[in-house]
Parts: sequence; C-alpha cells; structure tokens
Amino acid sequence: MFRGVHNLTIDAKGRLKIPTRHQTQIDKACSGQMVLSIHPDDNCLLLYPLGDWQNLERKVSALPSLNIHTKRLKRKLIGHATDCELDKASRILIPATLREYAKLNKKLILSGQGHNFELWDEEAWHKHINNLDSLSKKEEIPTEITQLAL
Amino acid sequence: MFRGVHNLTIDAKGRLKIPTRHQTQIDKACSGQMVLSIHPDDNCLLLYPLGDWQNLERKVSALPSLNIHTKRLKRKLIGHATDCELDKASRILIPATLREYAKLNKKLILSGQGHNFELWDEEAWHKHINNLDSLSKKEEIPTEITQLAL
DNA sequence: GTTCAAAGTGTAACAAAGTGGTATAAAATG
DNA sequence: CATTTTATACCACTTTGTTACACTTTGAAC
Repeated sequence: MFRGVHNLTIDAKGRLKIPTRHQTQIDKACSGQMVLSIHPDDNCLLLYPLGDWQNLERKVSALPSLNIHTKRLKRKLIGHATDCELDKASRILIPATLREYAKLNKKLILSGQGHNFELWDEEAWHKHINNLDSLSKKEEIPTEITQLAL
Repeated sequence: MFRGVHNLTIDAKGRLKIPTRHQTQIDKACSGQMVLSIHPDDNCLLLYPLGDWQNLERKVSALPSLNIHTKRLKRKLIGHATDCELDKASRILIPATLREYAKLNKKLILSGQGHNFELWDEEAWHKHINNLDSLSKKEEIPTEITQLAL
C-alpha cells in the first residue's frame, strides 16, 4: 500500500525522484517497471506498478467500446499510458506530453492512493483541494459515505 | 504492448520516424512489416504489425457481408489498408491518400493502444479529446464505468 | 523510347532530449 | 548536536529525432 503525500521537485530534464520509503515496495511489486498516465477527469497524472496497471487495462478493455464514456476512457487513460522504468538513481522521466497535460512546474505533489500514486502540480493540488471542499458543500452526501465510520 | 503518446513530425516526403523505444518490439512482432489504414469512425490512422492486422482482417471478413455496417467496415478499414515497411532509418512512408484522410500536417501524435498505434494530426487530437470530454458530460455514465476503481 | 517531373529512398549532420553520476543541501535520526 | 540518510542541482555524455540534401525509381507526356 502506497501511503503519504510528498512534496517533490522535478529536475531540468523532467525527472522525478521516487521517495525511498516507497522503493522497496515498488521493487517487490514490479522491479521498478511503472506505468504513468493521465487522470481522465482531473489535471493530474497516475502512476502504477506495471502489474496493477495491467489489471486496470484489462478491466477497461472489457467495457462496451461503442459507448462514448468508454471511448473517452480508452483514449485518455490507455492512450496516454507510458512505460516508465526507475533509473539507477530511482527517478522516473515524465514525458513532455504528460508534463504539459498536468501543467507540471518544478514543485509537485506525489500522493499515495493505495495501489497507485497521483501526481499533481503543487499549486493545482492546493486549488483542487479547496475546490473539492466548496463543491462538496453543495451536494447531497450519499448514504455510503454518511454511514462511513471514520 | 505499445504504450505511450509521442509528439512526432513528418518530413517533407511524408515519412514518420518510429520512436526507438518501440522498435525492438516491432522487430520481434513483424520485422518491420506494418499495415497502415484509416479508423472507420475517427479522423485518424491505425498502424498495426502485420500479424495483428491479419488477425483483425480475419475477424472482419467473418462478419455477415450483406449488413450495412460490415460493408462500411470493410470498405473503410480493409479498403484503405496499406503495407508499410520500416525503412533503414526506421521510418514509415505515409501514402498521400491517408495523409489527406487524417488531415495530417507536420506535427502529429502517435498513441500506443496496446496492439496497435493511432496516428493523429496534433491539432485534431487535442480537439478530439476536448470533444470527448464535453460529449461525455451530456450522457449518462454506465454503471460499469461508475464502479470502476482507478 | 526519351525526357521530365514527381514521388520515394538513403545518408549524414545537427540539435534536442534522455541518462548516469557526483556534489551539495536539507531533513531525519539517534 | 553529530551523524546518517535522502532529496536536489548540476554537469558530462549518449542517444534519439529532425532536417537537409543527393540519389534512385516511377510514371506520364511527347
């Protein structure tokens, strides 16, 4: 399980050092073979160990292909997926296309989400959190969440 | 598995350099023998290793031939297919007809889709993605997708 | 059949992007 | 506070994509 938020920086070449606390787990799960793609709905990137990515890929390709949502999901999620291997200094190179998509500047946020990570531009991340807060005030809370015991 | 989006350019003669990261796989799959055709529904091109193309072709020809959809599929997909061999500099020549069909300018997007690639004019690609986003907002999301855990 | 133009092919040179490593700064640990 | 670990910045080197140009083939027109 990947947990924790990290403030990180990318170097001039667009590389990101993966925090050491996650390295052993990544090593076990996929020996450094990761897949990076875009989030279909938010301006952030998704980082998966290869195996977990393949599971997701399988689920997505099983969806009915004529549906507009599936098409979108495939073009966005699958179409942007990129193999990323950790280099000898445990960094991943974020392809320019994806850097642009998520509008990444130097400072970014890596957030563990269990099986995968989310990657945000630092500023965008803070804005997004604020935005979520105010949006959620306007919407009904589904029972699943009401009943959730924190 | 072909993965990743690439920003590429075609030269004055209409040739496209295939990224080196895909070359070994292409070499193994088909020793550079590729097939290029048009996408039946979208303004983009499809690029397959010869073997995978042949599988697809087989499936399509097995379809009931009087059906209008099959007819369309055959005329579009099969009818536009062109053999493309990688040249000594790992480039493919995109025939003028197909270049026109997909309205390719100098800059284009190559997107890995697992077994094949999609080839888009850069501008058209961005427009298409935006379009998918706005279309999907108008339509009900099927439960299969709602329940999908990213 | 010859000539010309257009399209296709190969090669080399250059610029840009990717890779590996090290030195330094910052943070965490005892 | 001293020590160790970890992240960041920097530099050198390598690989890769792009452009340019020259050469070859093809096909049409005369």
